[in-house]
Amino acid sequence: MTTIQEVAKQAGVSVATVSRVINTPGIVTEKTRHKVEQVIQQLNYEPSVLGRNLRTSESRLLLALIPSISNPFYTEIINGIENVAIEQGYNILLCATDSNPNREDIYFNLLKSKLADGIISMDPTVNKTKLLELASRYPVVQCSEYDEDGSISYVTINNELAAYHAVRHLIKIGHKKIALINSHNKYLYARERRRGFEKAFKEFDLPINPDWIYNTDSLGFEQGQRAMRHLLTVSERPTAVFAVSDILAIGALKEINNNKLHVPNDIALIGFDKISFSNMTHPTLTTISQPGYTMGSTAATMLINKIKGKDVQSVVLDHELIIREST
Amino acid sequence: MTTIQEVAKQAGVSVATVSRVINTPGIVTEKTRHKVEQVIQQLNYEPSVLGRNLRTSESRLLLALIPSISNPFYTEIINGIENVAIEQGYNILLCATDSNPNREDIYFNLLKSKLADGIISMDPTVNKTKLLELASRYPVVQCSEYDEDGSISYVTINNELAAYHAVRHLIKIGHKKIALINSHNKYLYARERRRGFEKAFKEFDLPINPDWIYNTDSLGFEQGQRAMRHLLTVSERPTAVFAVSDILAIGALKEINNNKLHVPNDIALIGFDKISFSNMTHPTLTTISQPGYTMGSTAATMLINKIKGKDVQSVVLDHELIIREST
DNA sequence: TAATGGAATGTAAACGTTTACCGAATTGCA
DNA sequence: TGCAATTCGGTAAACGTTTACATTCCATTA
Repeated sequence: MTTIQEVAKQAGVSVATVSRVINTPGIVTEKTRHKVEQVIQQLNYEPSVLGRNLRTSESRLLLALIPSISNPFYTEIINGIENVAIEQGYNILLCATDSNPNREDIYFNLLKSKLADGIISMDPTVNKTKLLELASRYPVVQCSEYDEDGSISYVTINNELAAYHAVRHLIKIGHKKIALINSHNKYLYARERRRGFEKAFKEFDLPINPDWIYNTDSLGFEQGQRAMRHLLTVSERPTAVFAVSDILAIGALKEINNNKLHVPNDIALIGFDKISFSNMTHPTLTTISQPGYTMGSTAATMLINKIKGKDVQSVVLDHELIIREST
Repeated sequence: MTTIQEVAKQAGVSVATVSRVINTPGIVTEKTRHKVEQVIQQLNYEPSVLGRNLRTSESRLLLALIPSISNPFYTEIINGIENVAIEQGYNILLCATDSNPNREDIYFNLLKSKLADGIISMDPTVNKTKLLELASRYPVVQCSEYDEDGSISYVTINNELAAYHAVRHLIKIGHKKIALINSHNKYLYARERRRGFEKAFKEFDLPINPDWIYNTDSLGFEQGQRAMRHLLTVSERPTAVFAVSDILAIGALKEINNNKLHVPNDIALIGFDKISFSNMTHPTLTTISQPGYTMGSTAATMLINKIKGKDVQSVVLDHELIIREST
């Protein structure tokens, strides 16, 4: 490792001058700058990020907290975050908690110990108390899932409205018996989407059969299958299903196929998230598209502003109904 | 931020003692240790990773280089890496290059500037020259894709044998006209899998029709569709298809379905990687399972050993043929 | 020519640790 | 009780930067 001292010595100037050449353009004489730059080239010197970080007490590292790396919903968001981050000279540390509180602690500690400058939480299973505590002392923004009491800024979509649009679409194409495969009600988005579901029923004066509402404890493929298996047994079988995630919907689709029923003729199906696989199924899946890339880039911009001490406003972005073959 | 000085002052000891309490268990008297620990609790002090890193000149950060975060093949590998890393007190920085050389440079620089201790490259599109140069000065291991001339240690599977097993399976269930949807021949694994494909044909004395071999330039769903669209037009239509990735296979499946053909009755289909979605299609996909988790954990162990200056051996792991509904 | 002022550069402290080295305190033993 | 041996703890340097402050240099002006 070449250090700034060696460069300084070699160039016959002080370390301060070398540092200035690197960090403060225009403050150093053309002639000296030239010499210094030449030596830097020659020794191919790179400033030690470690030293710099210690001195400036920032790490230029952003934490992105997701529940699991295998959930494709987050890939677009991450892309958005990453692009903004890199553009602004930050790197991102992708942290999958796998709903393990220990993992969460490890990542929170990175922030506390200044190894990271800020955190974007996208994990619905996050410990809200800890997150609030953290947010009171460090830069934190929430993306997608957020906290109702609103002290942490967030970027999200209007889940209630999105669910309402999904169900309204089903009603408009003639369905009256519509099931909801929801996740656990402890999640805010689950409660909001349920409200949207109910709102659409109310608006069209349709009765809701409680049998049509199924809650799963997670968003996996198997949970979708299980939910659908149940829904196929209820006395008044639904003719359409709204699942709050594409993976759940794909699970449901598999189960419908297994029972020799046809989508959309026997049962129409609509998902949520527009993950890339929703376009690869047969039939392709109608779904609600969240603006993943924009959510990510917005969240990253917000976080960086927060780090720089600016005030930031929470943002609610628009969703979009993507009508495909399954409805 | 509480610093080690404040703790020392509060506890009435020197900073050295505090540091020892934290880092060298058993070297400090029960009594002083107690007092120090108490103060640490009280001020809830956490050592600054920045300071420590500067002093020890290590960052305990590992880079995992993947082509794209949206490729589910890597999720299991990442899990394996992450678990080993955390267990050994390292964190991992997940780096998606998106085949952008600039990104690559940024990540390589993290290593050069000591912000990361080592790198696991899983990106087939990586610049081989740069990687070799990097590996000569820093800890690097390759996972899944590797360099033939062998100066960088790697963990991988036997691609030729795996492809051979896939094709042999198709031959054994009666197929003679088998197509190969391969990626670009510039990738080592593509050449190896092709060799395995040919080996099976040779062993069973079957002729290969060049029309049955289709090369794509990337591993996407659309490429799979396009490949299949082509294969359905060739004069001697194949009755089975071996695709070198599940996503390609899922694309092919979609195209077969679109043409009202049936899998496996009209065309049998086999993929590669056993991504989670290969189990969600209708029909479920026969595929070759790479031991992703083990590959990841092995690679991480190798890298950490390398960082610690130990010698490491390259590893070739076993694959497995997963027979499901598509064959 | 000498004084003045502003620009360019240098000096040294600081960031928060770890650790080699050394001195102080404690223990065990005669 | 006194001494050696051992253990424990303190002092201070080092890691590689950035930056406030001090100094030097040079050009300008009287």
